[in-house]
Amino acid sequence: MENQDRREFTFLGSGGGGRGNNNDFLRGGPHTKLMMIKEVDFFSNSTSESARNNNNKPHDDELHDETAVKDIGSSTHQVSDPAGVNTGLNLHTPSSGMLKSAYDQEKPNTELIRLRGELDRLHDENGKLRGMLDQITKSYSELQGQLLMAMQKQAQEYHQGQKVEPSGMSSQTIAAQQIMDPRPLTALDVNDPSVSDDNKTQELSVSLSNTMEVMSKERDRHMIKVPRKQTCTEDGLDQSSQSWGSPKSPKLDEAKGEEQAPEVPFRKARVSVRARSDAPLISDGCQWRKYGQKMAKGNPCPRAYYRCTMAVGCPVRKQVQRCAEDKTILTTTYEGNHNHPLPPAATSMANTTSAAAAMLLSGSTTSKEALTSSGFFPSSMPYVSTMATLSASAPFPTITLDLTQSPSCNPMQLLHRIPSPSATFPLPLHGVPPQLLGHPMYFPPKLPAPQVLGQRHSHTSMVETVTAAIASDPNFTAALAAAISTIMRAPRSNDGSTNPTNGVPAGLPGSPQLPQSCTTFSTN
DNA sequence: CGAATTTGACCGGCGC
DNA sequence: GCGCCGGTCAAATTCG
Repeated sequence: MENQDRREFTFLGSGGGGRGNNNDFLRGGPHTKLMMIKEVDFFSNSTSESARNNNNKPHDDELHDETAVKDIGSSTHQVSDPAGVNTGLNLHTPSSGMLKSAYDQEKPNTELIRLRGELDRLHDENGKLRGMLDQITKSYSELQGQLLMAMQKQAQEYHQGQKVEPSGMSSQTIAAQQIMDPRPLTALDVNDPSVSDDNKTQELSVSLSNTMEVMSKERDRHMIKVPRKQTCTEDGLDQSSQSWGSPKSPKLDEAKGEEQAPEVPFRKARVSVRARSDAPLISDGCQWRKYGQKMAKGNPCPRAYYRCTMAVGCPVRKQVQRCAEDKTILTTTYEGNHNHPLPPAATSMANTTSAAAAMLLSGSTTSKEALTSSGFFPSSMPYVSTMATLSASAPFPTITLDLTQSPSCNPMQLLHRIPSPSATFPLPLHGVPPQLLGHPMYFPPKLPAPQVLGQRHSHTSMVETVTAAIASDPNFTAALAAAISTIMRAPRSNDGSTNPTNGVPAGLPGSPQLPQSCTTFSTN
């Protein structure tokens, strides 16, 4: 209960776990406790007795005890009553005295035998589970390989197709689908449109997370094959990887040692969320532990560093910093992919960042060239410049979702501020295109759960709104992908800015008001 | 007293 | 090579 309370408290944004991640895990909850009780029950009668008084004791204990009595009864050939309850009446039979002593002597033995049998059974079960795990791992590896091949093939085909097909909305849609569709071979089942209840939604988000990891792994493999320094973009990605995966960190070193752990490759893109908040943190449903704070250059406000502590070794980190110009604006930069299931309150933000990061990374590898070399940027560019900021001046790709322009935080107002490039443009919360219902990036927009209070509620609302917008709007994703590709492809000058005259197809609406090399989408 | 935060030190990357 | 800067670590401190 105390643990629960603490968890609840930290969920509201007051910070992460203990000094060590292992402690975080062990502090964790009923699961750990249950396992411990089970072990005690199997190996120690006396402890089992004491554990029985524990309120948290699982019902298994009583069942075991009951069956133990039954076993004893059968092994001593005593007859229990028809209901299967040993009433002790057998003690009054003519040989009751002998039987009683035999009972007393045999009780430990039979108990031991029973426990051994139970142990054997558990061993068998364990073996079966191991086998299943091996099989799943094998399938996973196979799927990864297939996915990689499929993605490469798609990119090639699309590239060829673009040389024939003129630019336009159709190509835009295709390109967007290529960028946005990570699921040719995995997680197909979870995209069933019929999946709609809350539990399924949770599973869905988890599966997306896993899918993303598959993607990231494949991308990483792909990038390994590509000669380094081939493009400035990939160079930049490598840098970002270095900068976030601290070579000093023992944990990350271990992860790297394990044949490029899945989370490492994904730590290449950042997703920033700008929102107005007086609170020091925006509640995003995750548990965070603050591990550092620094004064960043050019900003009087310190930058705080947080690490996700919801699972051991979760690679997700975030930076929180107030805007120098407007201190009511809080910029939260997420990086990495959660390696654990998320609570419902956290899935929206995680999905948003995952989707944005996936788009960044997708654009940087397979589809980038296809998109940028084919006049992909049509008249939708004005729409592009309404939602997010994409920075190429940083050594790593960063996408910023700007939620500060929606003071009322009314989802519909926010959506209405999005200029629609076409009359058929669907409102994300209402008209979800059928093809998106099965899309891995699409999550049925769930309106904010009452998990946060006051201002935080409104920010969660905004987050979910943006998530819904990103997830459900093919035009936005396509346009965003286009913008990302532009930035990625455009060569950088020495000061880190892109050259607008190079690498951007003619006729592309620029971003005249952009600072430096940013293509800007803003919410107003 | 344990958990969470603070903060100075340290490290690597990068530009000059 | 040196200094700056961003990011991380971990001992010290604070908090509940």
